[in-house]
Amino acid sequence: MSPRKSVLETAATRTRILDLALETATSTGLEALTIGTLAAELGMSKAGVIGHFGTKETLQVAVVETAVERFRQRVTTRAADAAPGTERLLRAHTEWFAFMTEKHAGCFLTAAASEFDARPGPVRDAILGALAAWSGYVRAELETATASGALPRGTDLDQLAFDLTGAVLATDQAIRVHGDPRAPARGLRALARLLGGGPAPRSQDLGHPDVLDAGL
Amino acid sequence: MSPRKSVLETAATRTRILDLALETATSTGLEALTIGTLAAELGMSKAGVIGHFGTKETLQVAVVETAVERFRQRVTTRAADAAPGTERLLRAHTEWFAFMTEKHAGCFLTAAASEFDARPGPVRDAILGALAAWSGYVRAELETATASGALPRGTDLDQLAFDLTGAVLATDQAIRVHGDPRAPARGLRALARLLGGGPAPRSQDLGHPDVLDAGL
DNA sequence: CCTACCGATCGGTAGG
DNA sequence: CCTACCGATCGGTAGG
Repeated sequence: MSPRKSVLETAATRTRILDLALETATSTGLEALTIGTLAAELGMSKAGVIGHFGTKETLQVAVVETAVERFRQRVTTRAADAAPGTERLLRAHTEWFAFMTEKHAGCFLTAAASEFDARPGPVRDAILGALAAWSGYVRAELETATASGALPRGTDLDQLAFDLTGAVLATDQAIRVHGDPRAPARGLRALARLLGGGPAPRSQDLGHPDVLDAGL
Repeated sequence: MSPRKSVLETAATRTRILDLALETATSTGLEALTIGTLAAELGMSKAGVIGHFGTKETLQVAVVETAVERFRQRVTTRAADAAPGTERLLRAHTEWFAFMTEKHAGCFLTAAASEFDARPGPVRDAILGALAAWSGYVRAELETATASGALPRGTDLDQLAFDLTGAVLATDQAIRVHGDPRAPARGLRALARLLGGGPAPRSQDLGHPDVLDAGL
């Protein structure tokens, strides 16, 4: 009774559409997606593309969900076997920065948040939900680190989370806007200063990517 | 011979257009600008609007130039009477954060850089030029601070500039995306730690906006 | 600065 | 998943 092969093919087509849509949206933005362009590049008709989603807005939400799932697989999952607390946070950010660099495209969700901050609706809600989930993840690890003594008692966790975000955003901008290959090393250096406990190291021994290889 | 009043009126109309265009682009983006919407909101025809610029792209460049000029007046100029080095940098960032907060809209140029990073052309060139000018400004003040001993010898100025950018971007995101009124205080706290020389302060005494009022 | 108009493209639908 | 089509809107121009 169930047209099995057809269902599988439909799912595969949907995946093809979302892969291309995410790639396009990563470089040009989520609002710049057009059904017509997607269809042409996929060798499909517009109706064939939009039929999977109904509306462009639903497609955009699906693209955000795809990006979130990919982030989970690439970052959160790989950091799961690191020790909870500062070690896991360093590991997660190391993975994240490598992820940004791979496609030379920075973080899609970060850019999407900037693009949709003044466009209320389900797309923005999905993006903000992803940011909130990440914030919760960071907050939980920071609390673990405080409880275990890896961070000093009385540490202002809101400020620390803010500073970690700053390191991520500076890394993202350096990659996206300036194409700077040293960006991940810079970002990890900032993170190490924030999470390492010691005073800020300020010597010039930057440029060796050992710190990057460690986590990969 | 010269139609003086007409010339003045033309310039005033151009200013009206650019004011509204900058406001619109600040909230929804520089690419989302449309001649038709601008014209309708100004009570003009589309031809009347585009006649001042020729093409939409030229209008976008003019919007960027308007934003740069406004940034200069609001930030750089006001910081000019502070002592060169860390003091001037703190003052400039204090003004900048206040500027971001006034319109509850963050920094237009920061958002525009993110929007146009994958759209080569004169608009992106104008935006990157503005970022480069700011980087040069920061770099010069950091070198002054190093020479005067306000920063330790051997400080990695590239890393420090990167970290300052992180504080700015985190502040901008907190304002734009989350509407967080504590963002400027958080940003200044990060800056004080980076530029103040002392170890990172981590007590929880945040929330009093005195540090903000100082520069205003 | 206007009216009137151009071709192109947008998201989306009808019907199969 | 297709062809064929819809109304709306896009940037821009002609002519005044």
